[in-house]
Amino acid sequence: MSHRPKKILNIPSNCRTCSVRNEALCAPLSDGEIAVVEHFKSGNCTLPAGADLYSQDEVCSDLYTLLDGWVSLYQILEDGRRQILDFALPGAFLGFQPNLDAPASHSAYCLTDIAVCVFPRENLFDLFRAHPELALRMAWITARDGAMAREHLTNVGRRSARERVAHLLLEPFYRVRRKADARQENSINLPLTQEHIADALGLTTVHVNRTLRGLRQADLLDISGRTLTVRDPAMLAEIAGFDVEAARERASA
Amino acid sequence: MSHRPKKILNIPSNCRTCSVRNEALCAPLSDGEIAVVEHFKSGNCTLPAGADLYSQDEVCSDLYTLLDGWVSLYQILEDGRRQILDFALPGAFLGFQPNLDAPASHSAYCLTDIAVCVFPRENLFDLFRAHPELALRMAWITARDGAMAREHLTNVGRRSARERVAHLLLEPFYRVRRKADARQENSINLPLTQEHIADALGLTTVHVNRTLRGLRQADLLDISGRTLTVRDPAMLAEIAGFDVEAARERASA
DNA sequence: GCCGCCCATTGACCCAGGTTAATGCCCTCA
DNA sequence: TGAGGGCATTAACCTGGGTCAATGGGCGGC
Repeated sequence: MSHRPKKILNIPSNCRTCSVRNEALCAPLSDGEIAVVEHFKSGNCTLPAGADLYSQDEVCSDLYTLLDGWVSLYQILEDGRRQILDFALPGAFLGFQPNLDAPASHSAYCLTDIAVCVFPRENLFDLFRAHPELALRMAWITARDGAMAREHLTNVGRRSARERVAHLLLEPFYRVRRKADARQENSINLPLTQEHIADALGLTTVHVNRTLRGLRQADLLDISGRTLTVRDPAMLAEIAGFDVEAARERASA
Repeated sequence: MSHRPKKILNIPSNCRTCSVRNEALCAPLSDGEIAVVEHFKSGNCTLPAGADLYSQDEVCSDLYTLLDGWVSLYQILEDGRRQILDFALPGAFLGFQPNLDAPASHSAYCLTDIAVCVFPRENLFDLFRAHPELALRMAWITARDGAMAREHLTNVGRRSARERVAHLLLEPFYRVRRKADARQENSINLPLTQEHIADALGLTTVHVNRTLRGLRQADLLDISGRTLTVRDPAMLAEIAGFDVEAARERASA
């Protein structure tokens, strides 16, 4: 189902100059303290688009900080129905769950080629015990991700297809815009197929297509190739019930 | 909208003999260490059914451990549509979010009369820093709650009404059965209206009613008054795609 | 013992979104 | 340059669940 060339590449990785230094788990550590993490980590690693970083029902031996690329987190039901839970962007911490010895509750799929920073599962809790700032940061990250999941639940449970699509697309739009220097660009690269959008929203691809057509014809947005262009952010936010301020807040620190 | 008689009652509260001593935030603390928490907490407090413990968009000054009763966590859209995110049972830790100074992302409603143990928001992070076990426990709890939210997302996004209802009802069924001594009982007290069920599942009350009728006529379960009787747990779990083992796992400390 | 409210229940009808199936584009690979 | 696979797009039709509206039961308040 998915190749897993999990080579530890030891890409030149200096934690102090890491591209996600200030948004990942280690953000609260000073340049001095970060040596601890640098010692703890196993190394860096890359995976090609289409691979699974880890899979549901499989005990995974590692945890990851996403350094580059997009990952989708999803659950599969016995009969193959799929629900995408979230899209992870660089800085995300992946694989943490209450019982690290238990099989994963979801899978992680590489939407693009990715690079991750790998932590061994073993002794993670010891690391946290020794460095309360990390445990606290872990709680913070986990709480943020939980809030996102609840936001998605509300989106899927209580909004119409048009509202859902608008909401879903605004999320990465603001997330990547805030990083990119190109703050004024109204286009972002969006490595999602309509099937991904459908599976994240509890819709079918056919209906996502119809809905996108509607939004395009209303001059609200456009998706062509892998590019999302948002033509009317304000109106879309209105439709979606999307809180731009809250999104900004979530992104901070 | 909701009365809030938040009297600190100082109900005789001895942390060592607390009814949720072993499942709440303080579970990892020894009887000796727990004095710290006993000193930190503001006191206990009760609220009547129908009150809001805290509300969306309001900065809340306290955090809570639910000692007794049922609470529903929900979000409201501008036009009044409601999504219930989770039902909290005794032992739950309520009100924690990434930024404690920000307004709450959801509301908490008392389905029954409740009792809570109250913590001041102030200095919570200092407490965690001083007691890494607590921060770790907080991360654990938050991760568990996040996993539940994702489970619900999959339920609402990808299952039919019948499957959703079965799934939703099995959850508290196993949660309260595992506490109650009455392990063999196939009935539990369920303080939910059909409207609550509908709002948790992204359905309407009318359709929940139809669906419950179907399940009753198939001799799978029965709800009468505030009592849920599960007649065929195995078949229901099959329908719902409900993993009894995973639920047991989640419940464990 | 009566009033009113909240909730459950049901029927009749409707529609948002699902299903099926066909077409076509673009890209990769041989 | 042609074959094939993945994805987008559309049309035609169907259905699960929504909407509207009416009925009734249980229960607390007076």
